[in-house]
Amino acid sequence: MAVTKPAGGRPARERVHRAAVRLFATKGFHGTGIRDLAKAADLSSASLYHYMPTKERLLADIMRTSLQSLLDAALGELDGVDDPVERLDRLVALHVTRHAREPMRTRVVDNEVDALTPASRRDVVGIRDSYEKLWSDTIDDGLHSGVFTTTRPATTRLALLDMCNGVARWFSPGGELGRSDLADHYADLARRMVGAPPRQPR
Amino acid sequence: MAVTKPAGGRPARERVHRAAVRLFATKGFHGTGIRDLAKAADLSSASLYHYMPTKERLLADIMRTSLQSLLDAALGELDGVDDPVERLDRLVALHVTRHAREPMRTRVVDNEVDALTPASRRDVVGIRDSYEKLWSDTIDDGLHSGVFTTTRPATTRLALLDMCNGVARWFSPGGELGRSDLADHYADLARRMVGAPPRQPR
DNA sequence: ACGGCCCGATCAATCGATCGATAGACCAGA
DNA sequence: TCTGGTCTATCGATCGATTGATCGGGCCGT
Repeated sequence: MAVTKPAGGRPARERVHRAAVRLFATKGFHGTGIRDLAKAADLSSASLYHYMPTKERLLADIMRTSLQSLLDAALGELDGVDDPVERLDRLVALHVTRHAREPMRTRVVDNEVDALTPASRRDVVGIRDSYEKLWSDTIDDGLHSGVFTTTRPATTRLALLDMCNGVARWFSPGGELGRSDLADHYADLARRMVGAPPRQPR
Repeated sequence: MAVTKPAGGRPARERVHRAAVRLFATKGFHGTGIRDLAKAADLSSASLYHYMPTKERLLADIMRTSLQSLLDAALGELDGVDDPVERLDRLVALHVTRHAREPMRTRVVDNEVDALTPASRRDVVGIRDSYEKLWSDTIDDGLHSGVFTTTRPATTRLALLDMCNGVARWFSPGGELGRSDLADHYADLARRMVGAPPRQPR
């Protein structure tokens, strides 16, 4: 009596979002039809439109909230932390952990930017730029204070971000490497790349 | 009299391939219609099929030949080179230079793998695996001979490849950084990541 | 009897792909 | 030099299927 239908257990709106993330990540935005989406969310394709104005807006919402939450988390993580090395450690750990915990969502954010309409794209890219500026500033700080040694900080930042983004492409939760070990290892790699001293020189 | 039509200058088959690479890279495989493709190649959508059996096979051909040429070039580059540090330098330089010279083609190879049919995918992934094995073997060699110091070589290899792949996402030929400077910088980064000594300790 | 959910049916548009046909280049035999 | 045949390249028209999206109406708890 509590449940009227053996639907999906979760509320429909959540099912739609989850299904969209999964399908957009695996088949791409243009490769996913609304009928695929409806089937995966256990709804009719008509009912789908009670939970989204448009397929493109659904994508934009997913990307926008996902990126905003990453930016918020990063701001919280860096709050009050001044040491550039510590800041870099935290940025890498947060970024890698997120990408490992939600590889699907991240893949959508990273790969489907140009499926957005110009208006949506402006919003999304704006948030992404704010986030990446945290990395730029951190690297610049480290250089100015002398703890980082790297020529071409702009290129190094891009290399760092690409390296960390890649995690979402191959990480599998069942693998031999846990999320926190992964984050540690990537923090080490990042320190090496910018020329910062290693964690435990022991 | 020499030219019967003011078509595209280049032979039609080449126009089709170039247009496909450009469109698949910017709008994605599923985001590109054969009418878009026909317009970009200055042909009718019917004539298109004189130069490709199928849209998917066109994609598969592009990816297969592109990857095969990268693998061949890498084998040539490594031929007779035993020192793991030198091998890593060459792998990184080749990879980065290619990604900078043909970012479109590379983006297609890196992003459209799951638009392929299972049969095509097997071929493509097979070549890619052979190529990546060159990286694995190089890293293992460096570890065994003691010139590399890195825990988790498998993860480090993935980080290296993701970092180098990223170049195709942002490199622009008109930028401040030339291709060979870029390759040098990435080789430095790679050495740092695996713990190899820097190039010119001066 | 009203409002939140939900659906079958269907829309116009576009999809990838195929059709028969045309125009020109090239060659063989008369 | 003409003629007929073959081959390649190209096209407009169109195929059935699928696309994203809409509409009117039904169910059900309140």
